[in-house]
Amino acid sequence: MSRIYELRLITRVAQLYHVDGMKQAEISALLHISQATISRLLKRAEQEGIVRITITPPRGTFPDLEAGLRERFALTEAIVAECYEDREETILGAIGDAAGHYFETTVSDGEVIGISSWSASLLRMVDAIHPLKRARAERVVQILGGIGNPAVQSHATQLTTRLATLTSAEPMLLPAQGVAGSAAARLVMVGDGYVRATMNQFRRVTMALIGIGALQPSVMLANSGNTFDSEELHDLEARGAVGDVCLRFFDEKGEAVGGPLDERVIGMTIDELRAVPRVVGVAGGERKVRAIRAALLGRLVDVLITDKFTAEKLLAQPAP
Amino acid sequence: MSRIYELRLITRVAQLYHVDGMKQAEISALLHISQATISRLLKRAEQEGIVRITITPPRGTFPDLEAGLRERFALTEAIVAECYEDREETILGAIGDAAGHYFETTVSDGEVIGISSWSASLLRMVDAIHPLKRARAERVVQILGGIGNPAVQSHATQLTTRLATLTSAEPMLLPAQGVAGSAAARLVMVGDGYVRATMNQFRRVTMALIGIGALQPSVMLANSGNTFDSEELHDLEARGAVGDVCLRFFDEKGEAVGGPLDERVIGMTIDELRAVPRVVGVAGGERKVRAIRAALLGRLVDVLITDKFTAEKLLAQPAP
DNA sequence: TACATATCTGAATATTTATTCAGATTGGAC
DNA sequence: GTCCAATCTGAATAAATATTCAGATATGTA
Repeated sequence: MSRIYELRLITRVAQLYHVDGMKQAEISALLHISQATISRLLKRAEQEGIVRITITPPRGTFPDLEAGLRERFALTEAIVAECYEDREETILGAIGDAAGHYFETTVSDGEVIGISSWSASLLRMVDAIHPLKRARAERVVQILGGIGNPAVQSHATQLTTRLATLTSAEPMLLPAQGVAGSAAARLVMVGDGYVRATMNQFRRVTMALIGIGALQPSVMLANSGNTFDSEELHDLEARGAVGDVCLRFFDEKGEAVGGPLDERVIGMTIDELRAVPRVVGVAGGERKVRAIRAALLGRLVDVLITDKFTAEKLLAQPAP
Repeated sequence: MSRIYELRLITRVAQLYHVDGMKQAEISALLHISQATISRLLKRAEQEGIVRITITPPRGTFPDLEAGLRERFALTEAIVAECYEDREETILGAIGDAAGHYFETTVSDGEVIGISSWSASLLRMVDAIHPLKRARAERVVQILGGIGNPAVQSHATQLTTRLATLTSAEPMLLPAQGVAGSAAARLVMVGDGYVRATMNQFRRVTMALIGIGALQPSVMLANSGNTFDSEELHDLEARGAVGDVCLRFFDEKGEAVGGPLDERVIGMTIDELRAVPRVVGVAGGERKVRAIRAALLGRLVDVLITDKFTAEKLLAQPAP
């Protein structure tokens, strides 16, 4: 009989709580109703639809795209950055800044950070990070060999050392090529004490920062010399490769294609990467969409940081 | 530089909290941000207008009228009941039910309840109260003499005894007329042991339930014989009286008019009423609007229970 | 009617959230 | 550059809120 009175009471309590900002205990005293009941009435207020909470995303944020990415690809987190034109250079700036902010606000004390080399996105990210936030990482581990053409070499090494400086962490470089000339040459390099020491840290990495590469190497990577001849690329393509992380190639489904090249790469393997608690992929751009989608399908990353154009493209194709 | 990233983060946190129903500690773990910061971000979300809370009053509730009454007349609480037609009988039913529900849900253990007699509203209220809620009042005190014409007598006494039964409280009746024939007659009655015992409880009353009367007596009151002749009524009118509570008359501003009649009434005085922590007035109807407004202006009640027609009329006239 | 089951309450308490605090950092003012 | 006030952070903790519990009461069922 008293449903309408109850609804009135719920409405009144909701107003006092949400609009007037009163504490439940104050409302309890004012209305002569126990605090427990006030709490229950407030819960009812939401169930009855008397109180509704609306979230208005600010311009330049894309919760729907992010939710779409998280759901479609089972991501822990997706960050979609605003971006004014669909050009590679513009996108790099956008996702670099976004990744920098993500890193700053979510790195915890004592983390062991793994960072790939030869990634323009990561380079932009590190540029965007402010010097010294209060969080101090334990160490920054380079997870892909960084030696190459001296003209672009500095990029690879600086990525690790600058990030280490910014986080007051110990840098652990991987003084070796990304791709050795042969499996035998790789074994020689891996025999080096510094290289071994760094590689021994791989399993301690708590957060890995990686780019995602298309099969066609980026300009930077091509310039570095850590690349493959057209025969090798054709071989990879023939075996279904569509992209790579840390020069480990995977197919349309994100599954490793393996092959002889794997024996020449000095860096984290895909299995080692999967063992890292938080893998953050930073990538965007028309050229890379196919590779990124594959990496997501293969669950190679937990967190994706990208731009709105790439996000739309990743979601445009119906779920497999 | 990072305002947009912060807004994105705030939006994300707000979604996880308000939409997905996650705890701050869970969000903290998911996003690698401390719980303290999550709490601060949620506060910012409201300040920034990203999260908005809307209250939709159900049909048949009148938060605006209630707020208007509370503000205009400095009431602790106002309850406006839905009512389908502006007729006295219909209104009585509406406010009686509403008052019954109010009483049931807000009476606490151990209260001393004062209740006036000769009020049709209170009669309806008591009829609406369900037998025995778990709250048990200590006692129910009749605060206005209830003896009169035997034909309607039962109403007055039953009001007290029924309410006492419903609340498992001890009834304390006031076995005297509401209006004695003379000041001397009143003194005789007040000398009675029972009468004194009950009147001694007046200052212990924690909640008083009262009707509000227009100058022109109601049918029930007129029938009871506890009333005045036209000469007395004219005298009251001449002195500005517009209504009464417990047969204590007040003017347009709610101030007591006093006079010889006061010496003949057996019941709580206005000063005694003002000393009661919670005075609940139950009244409505065209005929009484002027009296109710005056009682409110005089701060004679803390809580008003009325109907939507009366509420609108009380608010229609601009604030004094 | 009697019984079992589902609901309801307030007090006590567990859980969750907001704030205080101390330590750093930032951004001016000079 | 150097200093100072303002701001920011996470850990600890105070405060607020939700839930458990026990006791009663409604409600449905035989």
